[in-house]
Amino acid sequence: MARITIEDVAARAGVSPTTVSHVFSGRRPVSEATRDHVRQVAVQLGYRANAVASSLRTQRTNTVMIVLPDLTNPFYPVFARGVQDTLRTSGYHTLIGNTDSREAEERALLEDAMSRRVDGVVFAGFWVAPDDLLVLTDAGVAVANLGQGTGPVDSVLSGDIVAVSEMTSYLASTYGSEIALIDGPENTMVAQARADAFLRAAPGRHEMVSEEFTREGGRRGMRRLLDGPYPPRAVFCANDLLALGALDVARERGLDVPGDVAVAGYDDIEAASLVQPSLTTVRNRSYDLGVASGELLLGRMTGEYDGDSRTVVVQAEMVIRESA
Amino acid sequence: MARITIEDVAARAGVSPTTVSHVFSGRRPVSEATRDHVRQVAVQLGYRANAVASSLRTQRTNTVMIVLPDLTNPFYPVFARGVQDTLRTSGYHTLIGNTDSREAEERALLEDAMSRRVDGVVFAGFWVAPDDLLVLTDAGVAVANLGQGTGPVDSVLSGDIVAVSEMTSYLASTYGSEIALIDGPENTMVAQARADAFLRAAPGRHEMVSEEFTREGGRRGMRRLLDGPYPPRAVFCANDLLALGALDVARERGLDVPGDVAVAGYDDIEAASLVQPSLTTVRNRSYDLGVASGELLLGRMTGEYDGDSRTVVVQAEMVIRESA
DNA sequence: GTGAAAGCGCTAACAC
DNA sequence: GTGTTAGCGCTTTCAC
Repeated sequence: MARITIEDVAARAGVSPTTVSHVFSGRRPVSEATRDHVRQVAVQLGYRANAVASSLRTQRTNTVMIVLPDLTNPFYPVFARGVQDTLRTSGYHTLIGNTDSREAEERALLEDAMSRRVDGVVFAGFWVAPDDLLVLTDAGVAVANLGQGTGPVDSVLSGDIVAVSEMTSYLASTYGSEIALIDGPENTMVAQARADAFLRAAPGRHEMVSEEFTREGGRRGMRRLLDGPYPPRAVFCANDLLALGALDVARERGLDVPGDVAVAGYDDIEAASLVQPSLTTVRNRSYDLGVASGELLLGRMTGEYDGDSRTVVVQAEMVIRESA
Repeated sequence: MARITIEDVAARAGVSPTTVSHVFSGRRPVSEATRDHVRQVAVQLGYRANAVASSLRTQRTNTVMIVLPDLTNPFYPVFARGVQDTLRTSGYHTLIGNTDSREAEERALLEDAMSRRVDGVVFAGFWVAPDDLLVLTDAGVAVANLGQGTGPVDSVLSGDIVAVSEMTSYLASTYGSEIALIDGPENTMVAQARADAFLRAAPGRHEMVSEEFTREGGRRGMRRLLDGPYPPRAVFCANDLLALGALDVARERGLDVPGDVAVAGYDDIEAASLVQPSLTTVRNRSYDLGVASGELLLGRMTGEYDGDSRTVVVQAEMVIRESA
């Protein structure tokens, strides 16, 4: 199990380690003869460059970390693939960490990212503010933040504010003012932003409940609303999983959707078009958001761009289906 | 941006680098006084251990790679979380690589895994045979293979053969012998295994088509079957995405499911219970499969287990819903 | 076109 | 309980 090193290859090929290194890196010309010979010897010996040693020396790991709430929420795998697909071709690998929407986990993962000396971080968190990501950029780590607004680090936005306003106005004009919001976890930046946009588009008094961004959370939220003093005519859910849960409850109580109560979601995950009634929602271009994040990172990591923080908006848009 | 090293901390704290190292690793007693002092200095200086250097020295990266076809297929994120959740607590991080069901990508990722000196690999591939994973174990890398049968490396099985037989028998007894199979990509191990089990449970002549494991693949497959010389009374799809595609085509042609044609899937992804009609399928305990893979790896990586290859079966079971 | 030597930042003998 | 030293396997000056 003694691993073959560059020295072994060099010795066997009758050249210096330097030359072997250059044969593989291509960072300096090597005569065709020696190049072929070295390659051959390397294969023969089963040599595989030790990326760890290389990283220690070059200070680059060719690794990016994606920090996200939960890989199991269908929005994120698609987003992650967007990131991976744009980085893969440049030789980057991706570490994926789940925070389960907890602040401590978000911070722990950022620590890990620093410690592991990743070249970049795509951050999709709920708690850590963009300002806190500056420790990364200060350490020379490229950062792309999936967030709600422009900030001190490169940001990718889905234009929540606009999209939420649009949907809210649509619901209000179609179903009247008795619209409620099932929002994400209290005090998180996303939830805050969506609530603000909601209230701005539908001024007045509205029932609002906060739940985890899960189907189960949607069930709880919907029950709270229906059992509350002001059962709503329409419910806007801050993501599709919440909306699926809301539909579960409507079904279980024999309520017609949208006849008795209308339901709208956010994200347009695949299930949105599959569920019965199909879900009116806001299409979040998750893959493209991932691609944009990857591109932002790539620009920084290659050194191609080195200026102020940039912002890319991949605008989300309404999709009217049956549920509202 | 000059990174703080262990030497900086040692100098500032008036101790040796060794002591600093031991304060953090805990691998040798350090007096409480110095321990606290060192910790304090480290925080003050913003020291973060360089995991790359540590890995080079210890020959452990605390990293595991998960090789899977496509993170976007809902089966895999859940599986991946099973793996991640069982490894995270032991300090492991996970690299996730997509192969897009291509052999070349599978092999490339295995090369990367070797080169990056990951401690373990969870392999969910279609092409690379278990025997080819021995290069990893030979190099001291722990391996868990999500496969169809017992092999030379640790395996996690979902009991396809049994589950497919069961479902096939059910379809045959309910809808007669005109059952067809929409299978996965030709020549892949999964597809082969499922086809074998299918034919064994329903002897005779059956239409079988091979498609990519996607919803679009399901559409193509269903069209081929319906437009073929022997339109089937029931269609068994080798995964749920294929089945969703098959339902799309049935709907688009105005066929009643299961009245005109019955459809069954495999995996029981979330969408299976959401789609209309809800999908009869085989429930693959994806999360538990992930957990089992993680545990297998952990046993090897901690050195707790060092014997012959083991096999864990997380048996899949039928779920009868509306579509068949 | 090629080589010698230093060093990236840790940890683990080995010493005391 | 603590320190000295060597070395993990690369890449990169600097030299020829």
